[in-house]
Order: sequence, then C-alpha cells, then structure tokens
Amino acid sequence: MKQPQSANEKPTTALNFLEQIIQKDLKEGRAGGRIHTRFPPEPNGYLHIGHAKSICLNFGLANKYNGKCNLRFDDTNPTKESLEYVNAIREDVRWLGFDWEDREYYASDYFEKLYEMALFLIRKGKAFVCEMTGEEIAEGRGTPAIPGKLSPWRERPVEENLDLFERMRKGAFPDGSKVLRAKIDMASPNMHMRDPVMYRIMRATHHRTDDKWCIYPMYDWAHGQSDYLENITHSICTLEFEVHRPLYDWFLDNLEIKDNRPRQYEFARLNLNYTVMSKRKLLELVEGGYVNGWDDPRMPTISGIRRRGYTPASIRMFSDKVGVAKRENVIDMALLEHCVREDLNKNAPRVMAVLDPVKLVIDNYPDDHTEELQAICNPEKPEDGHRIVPFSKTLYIERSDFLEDPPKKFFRLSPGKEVRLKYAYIIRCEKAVKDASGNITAIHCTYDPDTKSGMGSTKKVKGTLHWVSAEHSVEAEVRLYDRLFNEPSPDNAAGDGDFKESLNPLSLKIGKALVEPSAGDAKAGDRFQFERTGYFCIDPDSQPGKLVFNRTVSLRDSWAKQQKDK
RNA sequence: UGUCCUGUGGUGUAAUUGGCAACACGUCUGACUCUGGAUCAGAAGAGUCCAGGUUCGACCCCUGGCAGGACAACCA
Repeated sequence: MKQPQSANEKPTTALNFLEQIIQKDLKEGRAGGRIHTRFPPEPNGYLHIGHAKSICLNFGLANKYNGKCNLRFDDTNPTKESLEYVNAIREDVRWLGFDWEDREYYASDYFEKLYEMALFLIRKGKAFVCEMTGEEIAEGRGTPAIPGKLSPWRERPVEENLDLFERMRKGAFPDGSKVLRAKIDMASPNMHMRDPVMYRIMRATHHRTDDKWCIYPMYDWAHGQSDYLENITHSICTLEFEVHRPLYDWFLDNLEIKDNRPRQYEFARLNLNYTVMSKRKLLELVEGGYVNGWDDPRMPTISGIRRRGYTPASIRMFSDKVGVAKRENVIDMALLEHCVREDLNKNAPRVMAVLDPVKLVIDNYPDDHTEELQAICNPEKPEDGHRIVPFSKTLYIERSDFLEDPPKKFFRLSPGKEVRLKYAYIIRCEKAVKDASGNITAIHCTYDPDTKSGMGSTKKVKGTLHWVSAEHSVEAEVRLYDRLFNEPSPDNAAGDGDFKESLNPLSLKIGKALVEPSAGDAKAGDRFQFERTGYFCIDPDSQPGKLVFNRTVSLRDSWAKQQKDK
C-alpha cells in the first residue's frame, strides 16, 4: 500500500474529514489501497468558484493519495445540456491546472449498460413500468410526513414490465406516458426511497448520442452506477445529496454489487459573501443584461474570475484555505482577494500608471529634455531585472496625491511639501493652478537634481508618488471592478424581494488611465501591478493601439482605510 | 411538526480520538520601506448552542432540549 506523500511533507497540517476517511480506508486496505475520485459536472451551465472548490478537492485528493480523478459529464438530460458547456467546462478545469488524462467520461457512455442493469432489476422484481402521469406520481408520493400511495401498476408481472420497458426504449409510447420506477418503499420517511423514477420517455436530441435514445436515466440511477462503472472509490458531492445516499446504496445493493463499491460522501458547498452562486441566479444576471456575459469579470464564474485576472494558483490556494467540512459556511471575499494578492505580489511585474491624472510641471527642469530612468520590474523578484521609464518636465500624477489643505499625516504632495517621485527625484510643490471653477489644472514643482534615484542621496521624505511622463505615456482604458452586490448575502437580504435589488450600481467604473510606455505592448492576459494602486490585467477586448486593463484587485491601502474609518 | 445533517473567536478550519482551544483571513498596534504595498514584531478577540449526566478530567461520550440546513422535478 502506498503511503500518502503529502502526509510526510506536511505532517503538522490537520486533515479534513475526507482525508481522515481516506487515510483510514488506505490503512484498512479498502479497494486495494486505491483512491479514485471524479468531478461530475452537468454540462448545463458555466462553472463557478464553488465548482472550483469541488474540482480542487477531487483532483487534489487524488493527487495527494496517488490516485486518479476522472472528469465525467453527467449528461442525462439532453433538454438542458450542450456541447458549448462541455467545452467551457473542459477549459475551466484545465485552466485551474488539473489533468484528467484520457479519463474524460460521459454518463451517456453508459446508457446501454444502465439499460441492462435496469433489466436486471426488473427481472428481480425491483423495478416496474408505471403509467401514472407526472402529477399523479407527485400526488401519490405524499409528503415527508405523510406516506405515499402505491402505484396501481406496482405489481405488474415481470414479463409485462420487461416487454413494456423494451418498447419504451424502442419508441412505442409517447413522451411522458410511462416511466420506469424502482420498487422500494412508498412509506419511507425518505422521499427519495418512495419508488423513485429511473427512466423517463423524452424525445430529445442528445449532444452525444443524438437520437439514439428516447428514454433517459434519472440522476440517482445514472450517477451511482456510473461511479461503479468507473471504479470510483470515493464519490464526493455536496450536502444536498446526503438524503440521496440511501438510494445510492440501495441501487448498488440490489444490483448485487459486492466488490469495488463506491461510497458517497458529502461536504458543504462554498458560499462567498457579496455574490450569488446559484446557476439560476447567475443565468438571470446574464440574461437580464445585469452583467456582460458569463465571463464578466464581476461574475463568480471561473471564466469571469479568469478574465478578472485571478491566477489558477490563487484559486487553488483559496480552495485550500477555505477548508472542507460539513457545516454551512460563508467565506469572506477578503480571503479570495488575499490569495490573489499573495500570488500577484510575488509574480506580477510593476508598472506605473495614473488612473486619475493631474498635470505636474517641474519648473526648474530643462524643456525638451528626457531622461531614461532605471526601474526595478519586481522588488520581490530581483532576477526579473529592470525596465526603462522616461522622465521629463511635464508629468502626470494621481489627482488624489495632491491636497491643497492636507490633513495630519498626509504624506503626499501639498504646497511647500516635498515628496519623491518614484525612481526619479525629490520634488517640492510650489503652487497649484486652478481654472475658473476652482478645479486644479496643474501643479508646479521644483526638483532637487541631487536626489536622483540611485545616486545615494540621503535626503528622506515621507511620501513616494507614482507618475508618468506626459509626452511618453500611453493612454489606456481601465475597468475598475468592485463587488457585484452591496449586501453580504444578497439571497437573504432581499427577503421576499428580488436579490437583484442589492446589486451594486458602482460595480464597474470605466476610466482612462495613462500608463508608462513599457506596458504599451502588453497582450491579453498579461498581469501587472500598477504601483500603489492595484493589480491589473489586459482584457481580451484590448487592441494593439487601444489597451484595456481590468483591475483584478486593489492594493491594500491603509491610508484609504484610515480615512474611511473617520 | 417525518427522516437525515450541522452547531468552536467577526469569518473559515483544527484540537494527535477524553488532558483546561490552535491556525488562517480579517481587525488593531509598532518597526522598516524610494509602493501608506510587501516584510517583520506584537495585541485584542471564543471557554466550544443550552441544560443535565458519566469521568480525576468533556469541544470530544450519554440523555433531553434549542437553533440552522437538506429532502415532497419524469432536474442534477
């Protein structure tokens, strides 16, 4: 039996309940010491950060314990599924950094086997063809507190069931006219055991099996058996399937499966504050035009988060930190942001960009003169070297970096005060020029030539500002994103109202920025830290002469926080 | 008023299976800094849903409550 490697790497790390189960299973030699999981999405929508947790969990467990993880599409309902979603899901899982090798499976691959297994149950008298309508079945099922009624077709002879079921497959009956049901217990306190439907007649073209089938298996019937057919050892799903587990086991029992039985385990799904996670609500946001598609950078979808500039490593780190347990949870968005900052701080090259420019003129600097200054690409990674940043008489700085009448502890520019221009000189503010309505149109300064960066000047100032040279800077569009909702839990906050009422109208602000020339030829997907403001990435909408940056997340800003708290 | 699951700092997750609760995020100090970033040092914050019981000793075991969640698609 193999010993889990990671257990040796991180002996002090506490194990989550699934890891404890797995280690116990490994120790006891269950399934021959084999670990095999699967990520089983239904291709009926885009994956979101909650799915990312499941992906990281399933693939992560397999990696950690030298096992395997399959990608299996749970495609048993052709009316809702499509190839578009299949492809999007594949891309997302791959982007997250996981490899299912040649194990890309589909529940639809098992339709024939599932059909034969159903025949087996019919022959055992454990399944029957029911001719009640959908409404009748629903009524007859009772309620959690009231037992259901037996179907009038429940005691049909085996031969008749066999004949009917075969003809169902052949298309002898209209859609919805008959179903195959497991014969279990209409009085069970567990609703899922009240003769659940296994097959329905549905003439729909399937994205893989085309029109080959007109009967399709239901989730409970297909899922567990698919797990078995793939030799899955640990079938991990979310809490809402907990009540399905007795049925999952019933099918295995009655199919008389003794060896290599998969087991189902449930964990609590991920919830994030200030967003919604249900597919239905996400779809509503897309279709109602509240966002610009599934990959809108404000969406909690994997494609949205990717476009926003998050890295796969940051998502994996996040999944790791949120933990795995069985109790409902709401994770703070701040944790997700912490994870990207951590990754990007180490890996994103720095660049200077001014988001809200105001002109700054250095009166004693020669006209028409340009200096090429050396700037470090990433202080966290000296090996990345330097870049050149042009400096000249007329610059732009951030409007918020100047205050005529500054409060205490304002380390930036104000009349008579000195600051350093990053990588350049220390300047002193002489005066601000305003227009008729009092807006500042230009700030005039003088510089001290002896304070050039790298010259070893000992002069100290409290503040350092980022800037760009007016003549050399490149104009770019910046899309500043904020949380999509104003309420920590939009679902509940609305009460009986609409969750969309708590949508943040300021979740997207589009602006123009001036960027230093070294970032002028950035390509889609490139990520940067704009010094002092945040992490940004190039959006796919970006064109060679027309850059578009998305703000992934701002830098932590203790000054802004301090001001806000006042 | 049926069945099942869950209750540990603000948030999330631990506690070597009974030995007076740890880690992360967040928060707050301070140091350092040519990013008010990063880094470093430190602090505050729970006595584990409640009530009993077992035990020398309970977050952990037992009993009874309470609270929250899941389940009544021919969805997954």
